[in-house]
Amino acid sequence: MITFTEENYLKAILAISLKTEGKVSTNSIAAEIGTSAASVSDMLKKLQDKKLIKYKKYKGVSLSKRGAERAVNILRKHRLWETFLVNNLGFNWGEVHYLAEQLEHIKSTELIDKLDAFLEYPEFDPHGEAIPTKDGNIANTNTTPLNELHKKTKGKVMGVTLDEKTFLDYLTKLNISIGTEIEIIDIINFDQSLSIKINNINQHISNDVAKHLLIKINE
Amino acid sequence: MITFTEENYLKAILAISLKTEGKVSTNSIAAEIGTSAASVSDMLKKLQDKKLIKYKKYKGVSLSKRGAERAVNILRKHRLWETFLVNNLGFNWGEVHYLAEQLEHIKSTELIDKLDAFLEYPEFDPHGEAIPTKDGNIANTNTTPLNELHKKTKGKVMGVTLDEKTFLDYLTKLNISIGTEIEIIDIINFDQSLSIKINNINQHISNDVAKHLLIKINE
DNA sequence: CTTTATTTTTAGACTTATCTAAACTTTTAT
DNA sequence: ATAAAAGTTTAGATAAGTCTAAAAATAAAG
Repeated sequence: MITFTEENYLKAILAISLKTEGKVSTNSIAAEIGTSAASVSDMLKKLQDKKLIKYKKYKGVSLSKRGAERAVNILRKHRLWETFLVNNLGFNWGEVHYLAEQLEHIKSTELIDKLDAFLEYPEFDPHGEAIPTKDGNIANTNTTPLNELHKKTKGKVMGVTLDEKTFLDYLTKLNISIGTEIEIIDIINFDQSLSIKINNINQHISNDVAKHLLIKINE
Repeated sequence: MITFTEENYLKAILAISLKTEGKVSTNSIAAEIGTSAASVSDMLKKLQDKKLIKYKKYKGVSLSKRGAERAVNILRKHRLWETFLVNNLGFNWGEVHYLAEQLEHIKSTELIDKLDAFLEYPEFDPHGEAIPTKDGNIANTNTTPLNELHKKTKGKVMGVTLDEKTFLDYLTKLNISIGTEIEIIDIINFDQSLSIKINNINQHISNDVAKHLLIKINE
């Protein structure tokens, strides 16, 4: 049996692996989970005993095959529940993270498979993140942050990489959501801010906002 | 903060209160939860400190106002989730108890209220049990176990009081579900078994089966 | 109305996950 | 290349929930 807490550690290690290179450090896990490095050290020993991670003292950690399977499965549950909360219960995409953190620990493959079917096998969650399939595949979205694209590029918003309510509220105000078509009109040299066109209306956003918008370039 | 475990104790105390008279005993709670009487004693002290129960050593226990509110709320969550699992995800009514035991501990009134709305404010769960409302009211079903009724009585199945898979499977085979109209044709003196008519077809069931079927008598 | 049986509580121990403080490695910088 | 800084691990404690075994209280029976 794998506990609630162990699942959270695996999830944290996966999350860090996806956004950084190489081995995952004790401190980064502590920061991700919001606990002390000492607690992380203790838990790493336990996870290694259960063969869920590969761990050498002072040298950082990576997920084992079994551990990665578990972590991806938790991610799958998280993102399916988020999809349900937004699509069916009418939550805003900024509100669902905390709830999905609870729901992702419900133990039952049958439940999550039936939820998947009920939602009609969605490929992406409300934030645009790929939902892992039952057998652990994660679709490659092939997206680029908006601030790395050139002038005149046209594309579609596929996801966001920041979950803050103020950010998501601002996007709503700008009429930006998953699927919105965007064209870059101009990039200001001074501060790298962007003039963009949405639904034929010109808008101006900071580089900091653009950084967190994932775009799929139109063919 | 009230823990997962404390919630289970409150739920157990409520469940026993509903099916027996007077104070709830330590042993009955231990049996309901599947733990030792010693553990129950320990927990009762804790619940009293939190003013969730009224407890006098050796004299049994009852829920306080606050405790009853909590317990009813857990019941509400349990039954709403069961309704969702059966109505929307396609589970059989016998399979959902274990899942609902996990889901009932998800902490969020907003979630459960939105689930309630999504389900269109159901009054009864798939087993026919009343779903407490947001403010804690439990509808009175006014039902009688089938084995306590007289010959010639006509009524409708409103619920079952046994959750065993073999029992529920047998009901399916008999074409009995919530809402089924039933007429008592005869009661056999020898073993109190019953001849009943369902959809114009005569069937014969044991007293033990009838005992677990809750009937609302037709006016 | 005592003795026996049952129920309940206490005592002491164990496990899991956490913490702080101290010790130990590794990395960085002069 | 060695001292300081940063990062990591150990040691020892704590709290929650559980257990077994023993003690205490209540209920039942003769």
